[in-house]
Amino acid sequence: MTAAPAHDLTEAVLRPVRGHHAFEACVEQLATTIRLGVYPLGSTLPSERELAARLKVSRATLREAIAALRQAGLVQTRRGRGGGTVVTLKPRTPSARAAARTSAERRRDWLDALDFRRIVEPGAAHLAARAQLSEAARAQLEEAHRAVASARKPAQHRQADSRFHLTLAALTGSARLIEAVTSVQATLHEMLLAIPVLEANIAHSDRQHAALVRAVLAGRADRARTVMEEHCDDTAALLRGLVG
Amino acid sequence: MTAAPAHDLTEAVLRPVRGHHAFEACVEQLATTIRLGVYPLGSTLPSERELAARLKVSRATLREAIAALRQAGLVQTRRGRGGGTVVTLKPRTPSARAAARTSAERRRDWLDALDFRRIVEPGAAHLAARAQLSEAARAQLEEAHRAVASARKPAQHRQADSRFHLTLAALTGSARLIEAVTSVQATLHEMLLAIPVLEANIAHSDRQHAALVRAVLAGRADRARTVMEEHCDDTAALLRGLVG
DNA sequence: CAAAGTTGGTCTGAACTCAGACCTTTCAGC
DNA sequence: GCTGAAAGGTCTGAGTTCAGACCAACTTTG
Repeated sequence: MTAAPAHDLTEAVLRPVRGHHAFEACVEQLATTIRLGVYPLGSTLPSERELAARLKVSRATLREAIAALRQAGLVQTRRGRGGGTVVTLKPRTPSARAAARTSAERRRDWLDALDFRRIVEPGAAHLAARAQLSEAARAQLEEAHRAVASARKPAQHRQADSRFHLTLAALTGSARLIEAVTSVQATLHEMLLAIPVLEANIAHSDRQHAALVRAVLAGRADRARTVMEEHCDDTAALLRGLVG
Repeated sequence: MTAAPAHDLTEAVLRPVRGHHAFEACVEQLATTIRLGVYPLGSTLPSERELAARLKVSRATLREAIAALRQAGLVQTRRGRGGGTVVTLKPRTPSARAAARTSAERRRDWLDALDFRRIVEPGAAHLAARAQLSEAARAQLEEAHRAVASARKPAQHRQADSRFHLTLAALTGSARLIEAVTSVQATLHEMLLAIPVLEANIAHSDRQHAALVRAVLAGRADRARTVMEEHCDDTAALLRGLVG
């Protein structure tokens, strides 16, 4: 009955209606897509016309974004039929870099991503395990797992790991969930580039992936969620010390 | 090692970089904020200059959005000191309306929202229960619960319910989580306007709210999550039948 | 080898968005 | 009553974004 606005809520709810300009958003999304390995080294992006339609952006704007990627060395472009924009970025080898130079706001966002991740990724695992997965879907998950388990170099492992998590989210078929996991993985990727990777961490992570795949394929939803929660917790513990 | 893009992933990941124009996005966000009861009937919105800053939008664009709201009868505007934009929308009484006239795409989005909700809201409950809640925060949650429990008319109950769920999310302090819950609640609100409300449903829902508040305040995270899951499941069962 | 088709490259005019300055109205406080 | 402050109302010029048409390069196919 109060005529006063719900004070603290308004602060939380009235968020920027959109982050940046369309051009910047395109650069960011495409760069993320490439860095997470959705388009691996050597693969060709969709044509400009199709990409523009997918991103709901004019071709002019999209082209500016691609030009920026080209300048940054992530892609190369060839004209003519059979041409297109090809990914040339070699996945960066993770290494200890200036994590100290991150702003306070960035740190808040990083910690926020860890909290959010612990909700959405276990949720995705739970949902995927409950779903009726087609044969193709099951194979896709196993393939993604195989890729991450067999990756040798840290940089490849990093990309394969992102793709594994994205694949799992994609299995749920939920657009919102996929977007949430993508956003979280992008931030995670950023953080992981700033720390040294230990063999032991990777081995541990791989065991969790394997358990996760088993649980999902067996339809054991609660088990899948628990495993993913532990997986998130372990990664988070590693990262929190860094940015804490 | 494959040079082909992760086919099904790209479909899922390359989403529109932003939904609509800034103007439309403002209208939508403000209308949602008002309809969900963050700004109740009779309350005054922040000044145009402040709102524009919050939404990261120019004042010109914001003013267009407000003009649209005014035209739609949601708000009224008075000039001069002490003036401002006041909410005039009386919360709509939920009623059975043309749920049949919804497009296939909209239905997909509705069902998606229900799935996503079952992940993020229980996650929010879990996180809130684990957090060290300040006295103010605890009081805020209890107040929001009291409001929803004591609401008499269905329309008021609907708004209070939204605010309760948003308040819980706000307690976690996670920007991404708050945004997720806001988005989900907005869609839910839309759906609930299309179905008749039963007294029994409301009573049942209120019991779940009470159990939820107890669990959160007691720091019983798993319990809080379970209760919220049941709450989401019950609402979803009600709605799924409708949108088939 | 020529034609057709697909792709990136370029240009244009309209619409949208922005930042900021300035005006007008209204109320609170002296 | 003045006066100042706070709010909405108005205007302008620059920057961004858009849709669409058209050009140029290159490959595939007949």
